[in-house]
Amino acid sequence: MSHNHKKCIKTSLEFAHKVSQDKAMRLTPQRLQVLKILLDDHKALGAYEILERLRDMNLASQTTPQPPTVYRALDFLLEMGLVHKVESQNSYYACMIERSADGVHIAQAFICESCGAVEEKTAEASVKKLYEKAATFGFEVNQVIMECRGFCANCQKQNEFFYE
Amino acid sequence: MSHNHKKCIKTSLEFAHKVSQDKAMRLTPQRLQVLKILLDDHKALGAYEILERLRDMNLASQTTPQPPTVYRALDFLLEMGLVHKVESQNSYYACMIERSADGVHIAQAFICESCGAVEEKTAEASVKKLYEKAATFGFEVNQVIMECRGFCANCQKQNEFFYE
DNA sequence: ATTGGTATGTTATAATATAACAAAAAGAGG
DNA sequence: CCTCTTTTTGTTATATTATAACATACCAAT
Repeated sequence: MSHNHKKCIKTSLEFAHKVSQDKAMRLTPQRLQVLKILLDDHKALGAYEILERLRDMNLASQTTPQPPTVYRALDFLLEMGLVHKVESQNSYYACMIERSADGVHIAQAFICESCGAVEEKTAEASVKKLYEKAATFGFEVNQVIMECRGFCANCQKQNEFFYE
Repeated sequence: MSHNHKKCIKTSLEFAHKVSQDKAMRLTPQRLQVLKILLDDHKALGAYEILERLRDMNLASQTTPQPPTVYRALDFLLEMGLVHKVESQNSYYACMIERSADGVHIAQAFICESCGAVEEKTAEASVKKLYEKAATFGFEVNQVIMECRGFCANCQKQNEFFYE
């Protein structure tokens, strides 16, 4: 899965700035810092992993970031649709789907249990089905969570010897 | 959603006994107790809620159940496919889908954010699609999580006055 | 400048889950 | 029945994830 990662980060950041302007919400330095940490690779990180990196980045500062700092930034980024949570492992990753500025989409995450990489897809067709199914018993949908755990192509290759 | 709840519990318990015999796994009194707590209503309960109820049920006993007791029972019941976890709220509910003795199916949970009720459906068609999608980029699926959060028909009715 | 909302810093603690090890109980084989 | 092995349970402590509560600082619009 080779892609131009620098460009992909740049695009995401530009999008993030645009969305926050459109929505009149403030993408403050701290929030931006957390987003950048998550953009650094296509992996989901736990809140305390993010905290560690945040601390590493702010050694010069007078203050040491604390858990609420991370959770607040994550709340903001989740709200903006810039980050998604992997509910099945309490971790967070930057949204990489190209999307319009209204922003929030339903993510379908494919999480590699070996390397932690997250491949993200949109799930429009499946979500439509789900809404239809919900309607049959009068259920009003607020949020859809779709996660798929397994092994990415890369890790399968690396572990071929297990099956030889 | 009226149904014969006693019968539904009875069926589930019979099924549980059968499955554990088929798989040569032990549905011990403790595990059964946890299953019964979850069968008591069609709600997802947190591990510590289960613990409380377990304690209430065992006041006479010399020992007071501790968290590992609950988590061990849950691990067993999850493994057997008798219980599912709601990943988006760290809670657990008894599987109510009629199923063959090979047991494990992919659950699609519709969770009411007002009353906590869980409506469970099978998700075969969606899961098939998901596998196909995964195959397109060489992803090997181990586990699928599909959760739908919102309001059940009943709670919508009760809250109609909000919208008047 | 004052004020009202938003964001941050800080401390403490709640809620969820597991590690580690000892003791007891249950099945397997003689 | 007895012994060995495996599985289950009891117990204590602690790890991990997340939030409450309150004080302070910042920012933007009058």
